[in-house]
Amino acid sequence: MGRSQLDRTAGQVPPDREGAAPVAGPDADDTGCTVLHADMDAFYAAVSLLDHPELVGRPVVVGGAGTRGVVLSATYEARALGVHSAMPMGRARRLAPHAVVLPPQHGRYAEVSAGVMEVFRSITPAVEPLSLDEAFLDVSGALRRLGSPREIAQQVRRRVEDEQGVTCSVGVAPTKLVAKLASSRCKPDGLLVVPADRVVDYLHPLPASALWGVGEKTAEQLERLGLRTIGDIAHTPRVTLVRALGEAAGTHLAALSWGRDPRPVVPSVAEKSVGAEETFSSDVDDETVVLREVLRLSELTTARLRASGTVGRTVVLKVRFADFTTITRSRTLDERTDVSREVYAAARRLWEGLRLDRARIRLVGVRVEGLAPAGTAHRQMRLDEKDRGWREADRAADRAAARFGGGSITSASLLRGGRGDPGGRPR
DNA sequence: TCTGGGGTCCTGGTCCAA
DNA sequence: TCTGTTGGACCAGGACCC
Repeated sequence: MGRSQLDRTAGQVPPDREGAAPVAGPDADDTGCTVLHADMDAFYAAVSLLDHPELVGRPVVVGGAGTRGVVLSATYEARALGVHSAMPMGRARRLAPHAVVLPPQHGRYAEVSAGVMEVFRSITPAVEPLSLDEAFLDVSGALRRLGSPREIAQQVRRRVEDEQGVTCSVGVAPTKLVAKLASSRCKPDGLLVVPADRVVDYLHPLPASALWGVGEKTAEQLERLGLRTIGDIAHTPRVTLVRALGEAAGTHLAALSWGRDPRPVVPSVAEKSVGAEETFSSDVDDETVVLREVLRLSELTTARLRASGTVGRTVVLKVRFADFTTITRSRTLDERTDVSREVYAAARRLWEGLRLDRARIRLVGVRVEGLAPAGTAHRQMRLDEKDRGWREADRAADRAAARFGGGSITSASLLRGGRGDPGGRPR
């Protein structure tokens, strides 16, 4: 998508994508619209094309190559054929048999994302990343230096494309919710300003599912109440919404439906949990295989805890059975930890507590919650302290991984019957 | 059709102590 | 001593997001 489209859509709603009368035009008043939501267009696919320029213009799908993968991202040429993210790969292949399938390159995405976030931060320090490919920017402190919100949004788009080679769409509005909706409705490669005094006009014709927090289940609930648009929600008593959806969601939606969204742009949000999970390439009923995976995931999770300088207190084991039912079991430890053997021991006890008899397991996961900075979590040394060796072993593994690459040191039990184990080790 | 992986937040139940 | 209430911590599950 080139610069011509950037100019075409700048500051206006593309008429073919907006059913209602446009509430924003080229001369839309952007006074007070200091929240920008920048969303990269088909980010993972776009990054993959940077390394495969010969595929530009062709349908390309990024996703797992295994039998159980889903679509991570697809170019707009593939989307035109009905492919979308989170779709099972098998279905995507049927819809777009001639599409090129590329494996995910997570390291590359992180690299380009870091470059994009740098561009954002050079414009304003108030950048709140939501994921690798989108962020909120509060530009209220940059107006004098860089111009109006719309001019700043144009600079953001131009610089991201020039410096990182990928395009983004930017929503400009007085609040986060509206800015996010605006960016999603001017994709791809667009810019949309929703003036402060037109927010309600803009919101009310949109479907209820456009609201942040309304997914499939909530939309069904609302549908049962006859509520299909944001305007319908706005004209429903709050108590009715609370009765149907619960206190938090009901109150939240009632406010959002009138454009009330006081959440500020927060530059950094501390992580609350860290975890890893893995779907087996085929269902597993061998406890040894499951526990070997639980150990690997415990090591992966604690390595990430140590890398971020945090420790956690609650260990959560997640198990998904062959029929897709999913259960979790958790245990809060006496003290926070980042030691792989402690997390594994807790996860293993949770597994044993399930008392499963050759159940067919599709997925296992290990997560650690209740995080705190490692420095602030005081650790009580016990007389029977046995983990010192494990802690030092973890540190040594971290150093080896940093020097020789991840996985250079791992538990012996992960090597036994490891990669060559038929049906054993997950993908 | 057949459902990944990494997260956050909310709700409701249970237990325990004040 | 017993009973009822309340609130916090913990636990499990569900919905949602990208």
